[in-house]
Amino acid sequence: MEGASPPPRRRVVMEGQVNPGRVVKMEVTDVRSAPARALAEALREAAIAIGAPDDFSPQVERPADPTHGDFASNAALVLSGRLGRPPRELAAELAEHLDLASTGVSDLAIAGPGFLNFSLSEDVLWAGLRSALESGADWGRSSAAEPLRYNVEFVSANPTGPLHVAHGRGAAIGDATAALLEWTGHEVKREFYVNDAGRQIELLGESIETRWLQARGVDLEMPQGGYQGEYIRDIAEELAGELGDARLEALERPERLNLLRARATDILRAGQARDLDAFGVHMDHWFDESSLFATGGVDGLLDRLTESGRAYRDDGAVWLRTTDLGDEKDRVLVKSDGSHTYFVSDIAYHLDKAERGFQRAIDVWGADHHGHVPRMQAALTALGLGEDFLEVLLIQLVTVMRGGEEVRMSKRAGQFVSLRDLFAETGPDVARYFFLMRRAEVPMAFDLDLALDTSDANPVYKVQYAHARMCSVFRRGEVDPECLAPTDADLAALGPGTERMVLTTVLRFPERVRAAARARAPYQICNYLEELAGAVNAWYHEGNLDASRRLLAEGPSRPGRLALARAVQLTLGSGLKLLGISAPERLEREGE
RNA sequence: GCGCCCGUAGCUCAAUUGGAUAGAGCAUCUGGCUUCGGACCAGAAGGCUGGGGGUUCGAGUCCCUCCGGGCGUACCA
Repeated sequence: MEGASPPPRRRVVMEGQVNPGRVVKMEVTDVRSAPARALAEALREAAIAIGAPDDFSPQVERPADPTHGDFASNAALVLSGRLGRPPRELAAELAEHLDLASTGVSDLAIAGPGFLNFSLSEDVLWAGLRSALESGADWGRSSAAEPLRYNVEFVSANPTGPLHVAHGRGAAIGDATAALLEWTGHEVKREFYVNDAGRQIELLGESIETRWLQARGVDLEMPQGGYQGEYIRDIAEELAGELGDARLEALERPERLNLLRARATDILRAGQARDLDAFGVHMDHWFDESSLFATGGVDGLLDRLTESGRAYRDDGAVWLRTTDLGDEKDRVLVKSDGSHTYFVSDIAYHLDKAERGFQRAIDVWGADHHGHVPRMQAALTALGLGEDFLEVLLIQLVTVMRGGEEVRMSKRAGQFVSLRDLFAETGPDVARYFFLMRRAEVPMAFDLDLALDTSDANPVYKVQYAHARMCSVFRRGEVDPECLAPTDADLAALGPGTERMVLTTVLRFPERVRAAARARAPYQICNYLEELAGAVNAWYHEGNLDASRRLLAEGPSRPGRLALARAVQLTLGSGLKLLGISAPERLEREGE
């Protein structure tokens, strides 16, 4: 940001530092990029020249405040402790000894308590922009130093009812986390674990049967813990119609329950699959818990645990010695009635993931399951999986708010708001974005009033509008955005103010994707897109004050501006795609 | 009781993982603008980062402690 920044700045003369003609797919603003690495090495040499120990390796960081430049180093601050001298004095000496030739950095300044701030030369920025344009739809993707095979398991709702809003949050975060890993060079499969065994499923069958009998005049109570939702009656009637009352009545009770349970499960999971599909989430694999029993996975696991002395029988149940692993009490694997707990299936399931060749498993769970995490970790490490094999993302609750009040009831579903009802109102784009824009570990209030607002007070539209504006510019100017080939002279005509801000923001996209992937934090992409959209809107509206600065205005800056607009379009489009949200080329105005 | 998560502007949230004067968006106030899509722009105001202590060049961030909120603490999942 030349001109705007108050700190004194020493101009450093540079010669032949870059070779702009041959740079392809180059990133320049990342702290791992070639300019940053060269800068770190130059800093090290300068530090040693002024008396730093040989093992001193200075860090190059990105300043939080963009007006501080493209890179910063705290070398003088760190050295001050080791050399016992004031940091600003050391910073000045470092600057004297620093050889910036061949680093791609053209300016440095000493600021604050002793930071060294650096600005990239324009040649390097132009090369970065050109590389973004050449990357096209791949802009934002990068390769991994160590590519891994990930299994991301999410939603995994019991097939006992429709998906509700909390599942939606898990679906959006799981799907976007998977995408982040893909975009950073990993191999990813999305998986849904179907708890189609165990007590909850039995209860489902009993609940259906109860509703069926009640509708035929039998005076009967719902079983303890039975499913109360209205959808149970609907399914009971659907099955009665399909199978026939007479046939159901003729069956022995266990057979009848089996039949009702199996058919109801099919209907409910098909409904879940349909909802996820409409929500834009596509699973690679639906894994049935029951298959673990069919293939003997659970029995094999129990044998292994018993032989190794980790499991034992007591009180008619089989227990796992989790106290050896730091748990406060041992946990039951097989109940005294012979049925299995979900704990044992879960262990077998995760071993199965490892056996299928996955190197990492990321599970997205509701935060109310957090107590289960240490036990699972302990059990898996005890069975020989690495401590970093399983990673659990805990998703906090969602409350839907309308007019300042919590929305509780849904006509059909019972005590919760169904995911389908929610995005029937907001559309899947808005619902997904809202679920993604908050950190997973914070309980979120889903503000329906804001979600239904189509102005750019609504962050989804703010980002989508900025994208649509760029598309609109190309349409109006009859410019093919894919055929832009700006020269250095074109780009040098870009202004130092807002345009430089937009440019450096765009160039940081790939590293922001990597940071979000490392943190398993899709919300960081939302923050980034809103930041970029804000900068873009400010840039765009400069044309309202000064017609010569419109994107399409004729003149020497036009090719550079259009190239920048193309990079913005690519970045916003890619970012939205990464989050699973559409990037419309035009948005209808209200009332049109 | 114990464990996990959270506490930042009036509200909803950031702060690039220990950096510089803690930033955005709503809402409020002031002043602009016949439009490449005005669904706009510029500016102002707003803070003891829940309280206290510690670690170091430097803490919203790490450690200890207290306060407040949520969740968990099953032979449920």
